[in-house]
Amino acid sequence: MKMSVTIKDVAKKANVAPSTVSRVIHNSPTISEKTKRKVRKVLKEMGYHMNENARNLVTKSTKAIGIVMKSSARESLYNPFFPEVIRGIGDFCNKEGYSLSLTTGETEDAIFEDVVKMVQGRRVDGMIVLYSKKDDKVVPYLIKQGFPFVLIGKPSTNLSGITFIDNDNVQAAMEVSEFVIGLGHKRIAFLGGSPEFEVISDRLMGYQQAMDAAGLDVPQEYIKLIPLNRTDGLKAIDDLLGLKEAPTAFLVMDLLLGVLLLGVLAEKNMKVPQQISVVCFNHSEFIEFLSTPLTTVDIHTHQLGYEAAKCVFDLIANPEMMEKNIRIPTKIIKRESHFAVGEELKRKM
Amino acid sequence: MKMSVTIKDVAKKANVAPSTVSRVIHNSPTISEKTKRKVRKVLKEMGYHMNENARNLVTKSTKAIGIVMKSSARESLYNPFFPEVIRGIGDFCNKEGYSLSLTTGETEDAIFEDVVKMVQGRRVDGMIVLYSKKDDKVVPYLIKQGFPFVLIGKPSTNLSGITFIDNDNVQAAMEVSEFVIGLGHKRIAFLGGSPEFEVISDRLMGYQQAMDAAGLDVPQEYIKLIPLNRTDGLKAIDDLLGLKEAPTAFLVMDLLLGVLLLGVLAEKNMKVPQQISVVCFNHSEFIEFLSTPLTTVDIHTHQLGYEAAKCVFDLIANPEMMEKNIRIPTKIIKRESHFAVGEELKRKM
DNA sequence: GTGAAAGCGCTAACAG
DNA sequence: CTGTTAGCGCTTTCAC
Repeated sequence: MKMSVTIKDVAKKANVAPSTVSRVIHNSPTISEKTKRKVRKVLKEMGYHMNENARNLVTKSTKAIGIVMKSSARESLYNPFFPEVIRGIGDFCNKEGYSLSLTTGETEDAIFEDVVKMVQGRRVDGMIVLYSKKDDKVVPYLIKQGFPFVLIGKPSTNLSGITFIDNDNVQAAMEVSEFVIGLGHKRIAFLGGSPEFEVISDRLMGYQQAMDAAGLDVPQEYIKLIPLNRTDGLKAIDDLLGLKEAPTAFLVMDLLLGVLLLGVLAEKNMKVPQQISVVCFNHSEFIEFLSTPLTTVDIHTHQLGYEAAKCVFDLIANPEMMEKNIRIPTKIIKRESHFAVGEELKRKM
Repeated sequence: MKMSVTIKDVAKKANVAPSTVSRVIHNSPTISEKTKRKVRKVLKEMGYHMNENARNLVTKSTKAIGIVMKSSARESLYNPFFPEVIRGIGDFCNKEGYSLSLTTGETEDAIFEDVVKMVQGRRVDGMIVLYSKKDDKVVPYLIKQGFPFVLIGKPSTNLSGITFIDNDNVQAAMEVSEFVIGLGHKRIAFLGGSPEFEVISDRLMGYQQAMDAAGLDVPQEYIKLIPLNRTDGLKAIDDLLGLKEAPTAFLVMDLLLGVLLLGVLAEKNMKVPQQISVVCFNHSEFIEFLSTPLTTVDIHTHQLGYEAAKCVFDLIANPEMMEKNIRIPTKIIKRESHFAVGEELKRKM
């Protein structure tokens, strides 16, 4: 490992004071163009590069922001949420010359320790917490410390003073329900997700509202709130398809369940969209590889991350800022996994 | 933001010198148990926490390792490689009390700048480079700097002095080919991936070797090296299925192409595994959600990351260490997407 | 055993 | 405009 060039080395070689070098580096207007040129030349010649630690120590800023992953690394392994949201955060941070620091812990306690280390150890200027969860220690801790942070998702407990970024899931579910209703469907099922996640309960609400507004009945059997795995997924799908009044359309909460559903339908020789409509939340480029052109709801994960980063920066710049809540709009990406209910089918319904 | 407690504050309150507090923190054996107890009490009372920047400045170590993502964040968005490998790295780092720092740049140049900042700015003690690519500036730079780093993948140019972790892709492809050959297949296609990636050319080699060893012919039309997208994928698949001597088995390089293939086969009413065998590289839990129980090759991504982290630590501890190359074994996960060629079919072949 | 002092590389008054 | 000085919070000789 090469020994590095310090400001002092440069100062000596350029015959100026270290502070002058520092000023040149920061392009201070109080330095003459002549000295700047001279110093810059030496800077380049010697291959100088800032020691961030030293700078951080004196400026008390780190030019880094922390990302708290909860134990969700596993959860989000399947869908592109995790890399996508980090890309969003990264995009913004990059523009600001900031770097990212990830928690590495797997257990809740380990993660909490990571966060404490980041915060108390002054390793980051702000934090972004991915996902919100009940009975979480991290968020209350950050609040207590008065440390700038932003939550992606919706705070579970109604703690005030939290800036958070999320989608309007009620609205999104309402829109997508209205869309399906507009096609003429009356029997619409809601598939997937555990109601303990705010995301799901919000979407459920939007769905119910749209159905109510359209004067459509929602039998409890149409709502399947299940964990994300093959077994439970298959059971729920079988249950739904086995109903005497089986749904003609499915609102699916997750791409994976969507894939599972398409598989089952194919096996049963039920054509999508000719016989069944499917709309799936959480768009991803992955769906292009499916043989069925699935209609999806894009939650704009990248933008979620980008805006979160932006908010943290605002908070860092102005710690007394009022908390706020930014909603990232969702968008229905219409493809052909649904059908307008034709006269013939309508008669049968 | 609360003002933080320093060693001096603690020293004052405990009536000892700052150096003593430092020694207590590091549990130096030269300090009496009595003072230790006293100081530890104050430490706890005041909620002291180390300022890592200050420590890093003097010790010249950062307790952090950097991860270079190339522009691959996008590439690996689809498959779980990225989160999985980071989990692996994180697992090890966590045990050692290290944190992770990610590059945020999107373009090659931006990423290179990130790396320079990390290295020269002394923000990390070592680096892990995910994926290897031709004409890359990062690896040569790290070598020139003598900075400890490990590559996940196989160096493209034959630069010596690189420690790298990868799978034995030749071996893996050979095994999986032998497996398929063992089932009685004679017409086996190789689908996907660009040959500029070492991964792919290695696998191709293994496949060829196995075919040769079995005395089987490999017509060039059976080998489709294509970029990972829907259009090219569909075309390749159509070409293959359109051959007068169409393959009875497919070795697919990527889960996505596997999904695409299954879709096409389903549309053509060709049953997997009854009529066509499919084996797919890069296992992921995702495949459980597919209706076809796909046989896959597990490349043990998590372990790839874990071992890479381990190697970086070794390198940091002993910078003069000889470079080495660790191969993570692969494993065929057998499910039902293949068939043993029965007498009837054999006669037709 | 413990304290005093120097200094890691940088920035930020304060002089001049 | 530029140099001098004094730290940021910590570790680490070197004394005592």
